[in-house]
Amino acid sequence: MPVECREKIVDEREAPRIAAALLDHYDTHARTLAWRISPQQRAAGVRPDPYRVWLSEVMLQQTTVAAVTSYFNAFIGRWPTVEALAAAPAEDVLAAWAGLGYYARARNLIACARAMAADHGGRFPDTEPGLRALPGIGDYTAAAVAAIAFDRPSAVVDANVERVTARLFAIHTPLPAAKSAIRAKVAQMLPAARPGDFAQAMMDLGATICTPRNPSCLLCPVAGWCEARAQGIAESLPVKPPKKAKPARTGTAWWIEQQGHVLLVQRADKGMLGGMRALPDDGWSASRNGNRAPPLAGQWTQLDAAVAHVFTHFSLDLSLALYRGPQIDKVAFENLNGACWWPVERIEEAGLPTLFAKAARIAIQHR
DNA sequence: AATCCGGGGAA
DNA sequence: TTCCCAGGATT
Repeated sequence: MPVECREKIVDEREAPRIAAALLDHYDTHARTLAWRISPQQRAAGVRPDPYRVWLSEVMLQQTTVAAVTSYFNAFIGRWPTVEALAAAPAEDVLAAWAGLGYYARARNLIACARAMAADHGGRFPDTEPGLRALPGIGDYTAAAVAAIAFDRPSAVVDANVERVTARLFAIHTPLPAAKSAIRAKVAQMLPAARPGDFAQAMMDLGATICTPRNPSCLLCPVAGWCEARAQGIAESLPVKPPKKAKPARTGTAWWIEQQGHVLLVQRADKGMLGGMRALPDDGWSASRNGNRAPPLAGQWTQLDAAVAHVFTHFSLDLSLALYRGPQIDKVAFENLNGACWWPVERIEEAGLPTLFAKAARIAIQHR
């Protein structure tokens, strides 16, 4: 018991020094990112645009900086304000999101922008609870926007912060059970001044130095405080639960083309690839294989080529079949649960998620 | 507390 | 291959 008391006192005294060292390092080593303002701007008192902060944070949920950057620039160029985004047709936003994944984020993005325009006069709430109540904004994003855009002293805990903090304090409790302990440590370190920069400094450290494998402890500005480094166990933390095996599923996508147009459908709002345009398929899902039953009678060419695709919780081997006739009455398929005939030469603009974009590419090669 | 939800970059 | 990423919603 005396040992625990002594450690706690040391932590409380050292926590502000850790934050100060982190901020010093951030001032000279911060990553240049499309959604960040420059150090000069920040020194001049410029605040980040909450819209840009929010948009980047939503895009960055479970998604790497490398994958997000081009999407962020495209969205900002096309919809410079939250009002512009709120006024955009949902199908345009979903198509612009195509390829980024986790499409519920795009649906929530639209709902959030419209709620903001309707209920908040186009202004973002400037508190963590106010932000937390909006669609698509959870604990992390509410804290991040509050800290970065509004200078609120909120504890921002993402996967980087979890890793950095678990190592700094040698927290052996496996995730996600360790989350509350990690949050408490972050709150302890949180500086009254520059909470947004502190959050970003922690995330930069996790992304560039305190990496999951082979961390660069020799370059770390807080290595002197790191209990995991002292024990030589940095790379083994944080402890994560074992991951489950992904079941393998098979399915078929149907390529039905007439007069240079291919039949696309709109998927149901809920579930996999929800709300997105897609090729018709045979009902494959995470829990079962497709039924291989064509959507209409006629002559089909089964391609040898298939699309191998890996989702979060299963892998899919998607085979392709091309419709060869007889001629269809195209009008009969229009207005059929979101079905439409899309010009094949403009397939890139359809906003197909990656699985179906790959399938379309192969079908076009073999048609 | 578990589960569902994409896709790609890096080692 | 395997790992993991500025997580949120639902059950």
